[in-house]
Amino acid sequence: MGDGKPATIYDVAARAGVSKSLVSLVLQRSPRVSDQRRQAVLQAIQELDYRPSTAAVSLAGTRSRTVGVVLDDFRNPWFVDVLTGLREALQDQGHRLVVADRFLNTGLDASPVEGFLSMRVEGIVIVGEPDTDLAIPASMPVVVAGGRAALPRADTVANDDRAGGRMAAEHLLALGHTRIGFVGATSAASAERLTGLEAGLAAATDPTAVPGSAPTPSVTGAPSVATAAPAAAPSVAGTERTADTARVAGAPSVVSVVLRGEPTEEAGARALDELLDTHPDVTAVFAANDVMALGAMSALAARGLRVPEDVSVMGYDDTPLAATAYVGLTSIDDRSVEIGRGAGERLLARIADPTTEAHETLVEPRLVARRTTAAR
Amino acid sequence: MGDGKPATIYDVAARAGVSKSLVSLVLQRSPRVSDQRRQAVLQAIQELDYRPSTAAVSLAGTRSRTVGVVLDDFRNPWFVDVLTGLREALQDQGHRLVVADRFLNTGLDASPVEGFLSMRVEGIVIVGEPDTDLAIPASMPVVVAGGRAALPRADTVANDDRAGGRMAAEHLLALGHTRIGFVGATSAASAERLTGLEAGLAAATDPTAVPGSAPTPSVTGAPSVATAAPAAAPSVAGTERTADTARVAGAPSVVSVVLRGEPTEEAGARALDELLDTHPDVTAVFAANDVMALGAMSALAARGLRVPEDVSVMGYDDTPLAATAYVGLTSIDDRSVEIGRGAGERLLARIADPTTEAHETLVEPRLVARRTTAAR
DNA sequence: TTGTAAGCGTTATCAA
DNA sequence: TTGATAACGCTTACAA
Repeated sequence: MGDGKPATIYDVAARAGVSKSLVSLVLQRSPRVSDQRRQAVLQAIQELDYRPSTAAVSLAGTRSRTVGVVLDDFRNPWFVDVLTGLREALQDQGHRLVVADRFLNTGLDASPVEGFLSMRVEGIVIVGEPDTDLAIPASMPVVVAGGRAALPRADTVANDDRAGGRMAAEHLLALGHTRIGFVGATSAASAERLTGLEAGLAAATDPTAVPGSAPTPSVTGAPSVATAAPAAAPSVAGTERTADTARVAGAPSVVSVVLRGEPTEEAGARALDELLDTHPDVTAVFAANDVMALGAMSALAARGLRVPEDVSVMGYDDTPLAATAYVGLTSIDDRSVEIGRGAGERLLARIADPTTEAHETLVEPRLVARRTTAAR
Repeated sequence: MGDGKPATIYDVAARAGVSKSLVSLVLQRSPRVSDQRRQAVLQAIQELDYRPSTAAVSLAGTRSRTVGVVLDDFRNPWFVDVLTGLREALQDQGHRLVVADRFLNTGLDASPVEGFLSMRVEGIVIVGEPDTDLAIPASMPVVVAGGRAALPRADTVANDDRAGGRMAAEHLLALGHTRIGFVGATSAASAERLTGLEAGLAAATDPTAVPGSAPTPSVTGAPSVATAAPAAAPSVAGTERTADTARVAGAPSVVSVVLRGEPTEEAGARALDELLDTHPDVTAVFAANDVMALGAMSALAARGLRVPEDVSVMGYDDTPLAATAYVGLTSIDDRSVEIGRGAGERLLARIADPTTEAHETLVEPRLVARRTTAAR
C-alpha cells in the first residue's frame, strides 16, 4: 500500500460515492445504514487504508473514550498485572488506555496528570501510592489502585495487607514456628502487614481475641504501631528501630524490627541482623516485602544460617523475583490483576455517574508457599 | 479551582482581552508579542487553569510532536532503561512519548502500531524484537531499539552481543578459567554472544586470529553456528542440543549447550545439567542471559556445587535480578540507556530527513563483576 | 505587534 | 436511510 498523507474521511466518502456523514455512521457501527452503502464504505476504507484520526475524533466527539494510567514507577514489578486487570475491565468497554510513569513527559507537562488533562481523558487511575500534590480537578473521576493513601474524592482498590499478615501468621504457625521475627520499613503497607501478623498470632493464642479472617472493613492511612504483650526493654540503643514487640513465654510471639526509610534489600539485611542480635532464637522471619526478604536471606547466609533449615523466610508481593526457582521465596500474592480489574470497574462506574460516593475495596491476598519456609 | 468544562483558548482570549491568535502565539513562546499582552495572557491562563487540548493542537498543527514506543512486553526488565534514554533524546526536543506494549489496546486497534498511526505519530520506536507483521507504512520513520531482526527501512540500535561475549571470555580467562561452558537458547542474541565468547578465547590462544575488541561492524540476523576446533563426537543422544564445540587439549576451550526454545530459567537448569553430565571438568559457565544463569545456579546448587568456589557463573543483560546482593551475578550490562538515547537520536534524524539510509548502530556493552565469578 | 478568517478531520444536529 | 452544515479548539497565513 503506497502512502503519502493519510486518507481522510473525505477521501473515503468520495471513493465510496457517499457523504462524510454516512462514513461516520458506518464507523460508529450505526444500524441505520443500508447494507449496500455499508459495504461500499467498508471497501473504500480497506482500499485506502483509512484510519480515523484520534485527534479529530476526540475533538469533535462528546467523549474521548480514553483513560489515563499513572504509574509511580515502571520498575514496580506488579504494575504489569494491575495493567492486565485494567485492560480487562476498561479496554473491552471501548476505552483506550494511556500509560505514563511519573517522569514520562516531564518537561512538556508538569506531571503525567497534566498530560492526561490535556488529552481530555475521561478518568484517571493512579497505580501505587499517589503523589500528594497531584492537583486533579474535582470533576475528574479517579481511582487509586494498589495504594492506600486515599485521595480526597477517589475510589480505592487495594490489597488487604492485614489479611496478608494474618495468612503469614497462620502459615508459619502451621509449620510449628512460635518465635517469629518481622522485618519492615516505615510504610503504611508494612505497618498493616505487621498488624495482621500480630493479629494472626493473637488469634491462635486466644481464639476469642480476633473475630476471624474476614477482610478488615476499615483501612486507615495512619501507620499502626505494634501493640502486644508487655514490651521488653529496648535492648539495642542508637538504632533506627521503631517497634519491638516482646514475647510472652510459651505463647507464639513476634519480634519486629521496623527501620525508618525505604523497604530495600539492604534495609532487610540490616533489620535481620538487628533482629537476630537481640533475639537469636527466632526461627521464622516475615518481611514486609520480597525485596526486604531477599536482604534478610543474604544476611542469614552471611551468618552461616541456612534457609529454611535453620530459619524460614517469607516475603510479600509475590514478585517475579520470588517466583524464580533460584530464590523460591514463600510470599503473599497481592492479586494485582484483581486489583486492576476492580479499579477499572470502579472507574467505569464513576465515569457513568461521577456523583457516586468514594468507595474502598480490599482484595483478599493469597499465600504462595515455596522453598524458603519449612516445618520446624 | 472550580471546574466545569475545561477552559478553551477563547476563554483565555476573552479574559485577557485579546484575540485567540495572540494567545496561540504566547503558547508557542513567540517573541513577537509585547510583554504587556503576554503577561495578561499568562495570567488568564493561570486563573482559568487552562491547558491546550492536545487533540485540537495536533489537528490544527502541522506536526503531532508525538512518537510511539512499542514494547514487546512490559515485563522486560531493560525497557525501563531504554525508555530513559529515549526520553533524554526525544522529550527534550519537545516530543511527547506514548508507550504501548503488544497488547495494550488490542480490541480497539489491531496492534499498537495501528493506534499510533491513528494518533498520527511522527515516528515509531520498536523496543526489542519487532513482530514481523507490524505493517508500518513506508513513509513512517521507524527505529528498532535493542532488537536485531531489522525491519525493512528501519534504523537499528542494539547491544554489541559479540563484543559482550568477548568481554565474558576475557573476564573468565583473566580469572584463570580455561574450560568454559556456554548455556544458551535459539535466539540471534544467544548465538552472537556465543560467537563472541569463542572469538575471545581464540584471540587469547592465537592473538593473530581475531583483530581485536573493536565493535563488530556488521551484524547479520542469521544465527551463527559455533565454529571451532575439531568437533568432539556428540556424546549425548536424543537431547535438544544443537551445538557442541569441543576443546583442544591444553588451550582454553568452550563447550556450548544451546537448547531449542525460550531462554528461561528452567532451560538454563536443563542446559547446565547437560553441560556437566558431558563435561564435568568445566569451571566456569557463561549463560546467554541472566535468567538462564539463574537456572544454571539452581542446577549447580542441586548438584552440591558452590558458586563461585566450584564453578563461576555469569549472565548477560545486567537485570535488576543480577544486581541484587542476594544473587550478586556477574553480568554484561547492555547499556540500555545508551541504546534508548541512540535510538531517539536516530529517530529524530529520520523525522527531519526521512530519506536517510537505514543505519545500524552497535552499543559497546560493559562487564559488571560481582560475586558469582572468582579466580580459579 | 495584533486581529481576522480559513482550515484541520471528525461528530452531531437537522432536514430531506 | 442519507446528506448539508455547524461545531470542536486550535494553528496559521494574511491583513491591519
